[in-house]
Amino acid sequence: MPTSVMWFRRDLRLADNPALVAAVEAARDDDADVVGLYVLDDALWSRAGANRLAYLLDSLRALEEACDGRLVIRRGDPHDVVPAVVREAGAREVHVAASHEPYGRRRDDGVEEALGRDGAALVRTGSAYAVSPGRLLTGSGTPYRVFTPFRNAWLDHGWPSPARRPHEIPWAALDGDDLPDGPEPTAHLPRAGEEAARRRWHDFVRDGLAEYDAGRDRPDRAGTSAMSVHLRWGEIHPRTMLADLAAAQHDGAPSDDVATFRSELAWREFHADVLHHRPAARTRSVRVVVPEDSWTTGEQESRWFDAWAAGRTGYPFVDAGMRQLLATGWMHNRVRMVVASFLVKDLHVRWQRGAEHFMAHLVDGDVSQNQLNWQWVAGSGFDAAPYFRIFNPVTQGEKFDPDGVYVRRWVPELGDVPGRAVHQPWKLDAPPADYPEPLVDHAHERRVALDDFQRAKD
DNA sequence: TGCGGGTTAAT
DNA sequence: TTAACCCGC
Repeated sequence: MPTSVMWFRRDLRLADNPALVAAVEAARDDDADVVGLYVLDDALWSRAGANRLAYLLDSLRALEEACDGRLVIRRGDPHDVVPAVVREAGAREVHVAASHEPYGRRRDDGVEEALGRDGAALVRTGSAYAVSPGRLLTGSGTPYRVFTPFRNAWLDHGWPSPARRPHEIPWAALDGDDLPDGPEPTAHLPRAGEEAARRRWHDFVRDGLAEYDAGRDRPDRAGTSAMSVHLRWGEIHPRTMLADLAAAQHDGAPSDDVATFRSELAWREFHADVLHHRPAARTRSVRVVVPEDSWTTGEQESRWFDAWAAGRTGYPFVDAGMRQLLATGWMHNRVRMVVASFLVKDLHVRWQRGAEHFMAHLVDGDVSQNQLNWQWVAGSGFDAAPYFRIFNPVTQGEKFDPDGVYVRRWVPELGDVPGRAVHQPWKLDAPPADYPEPLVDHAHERRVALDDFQRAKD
């Protein structure tokens, strides 16, 4: 008789999580079976773009395999599905496998109530973060609002070492729904699953880590770890990565590069922590920094937004990024900052619209990371970039794509423009006829944005 | 992860 | 004259 349900939520991993492994071991000691459950939430299904869904399905297939083909997949609302599966299995407890969706606490609580009525307990088994969101508080007992003190507390706090995946998990079989046929992806997606995540991570630690500090800002090279998608779908745990970073440093990896990478993981945990304490930040600005009438409206908003989303703003670095997103479901971090700044500060469109577009297309799209990084760029977050820091799409391109390689890769109309001249096609003697003129004048819109910012302070 | 205006120092 | 650097918004 199965007595334990492993409810896999955002974190699909089986290995490395000490609490999850302990729960599996305990079930085995009790001579109990383990039901592995994944609820394919219809709400997610209807909103996500093709590439995102295709990746999720690939990741689920890999998980199914890791569960010896016994993963129970059910479609529907977790509030209904989880209690129903518990009843069928006759389970006493449900382990939420490293869930901890910081913005989903209330939803979990609803499931908890439903489980209580069915005589089963919900047990939080670990977290998808090295330090669970909500755990760290300032000396005065308030949540952290500033990144640097958060990171210091996070480093001081430390985290458990990864555990080893248990052998021979006694999976129980229950009927599940077949995985639906996903939409055809429009992009060449990264390989999904724990094995692929580990391989990518080890390649990066071996070949990329020592260049990380300088290389991560160069979209024309493969300088980032590209681990975001694996972290998002729980195919690797940040604790595993932190342990490997420490080992790499011990083996001689440059400490600056290791520190920078660790700091990026800390940003991820900071954003999850902020959203845990302020779930409203998912849709609302934490601080209002410009007056309500600053935003572009009506037909012009639609036209400008559509040009941005399609990668036809006439600013090559921006357009390259937006087209990379459409083509691959991913965009280089440096370029994400530049395109986001362009939408909010040059086109004066609310960050929420951009965040929604990103969530629909990014295979690594994660609500806490996406919404709060947008708020960081928009200057509306707690520890955000100052509003007057407005990215210049031309100089950013010239600085981080100095030879124009990245632009030419994603904007074929500019394929014949050599070198860095590609960042300002309007200055060419004969600009390519099929590439748009700049949608707006950056210098002008920058002044408009700064005036709006000033008005809010008056 | 900006920019403009100022200072400074090398030429 | 210029570029590197610093400062405040």
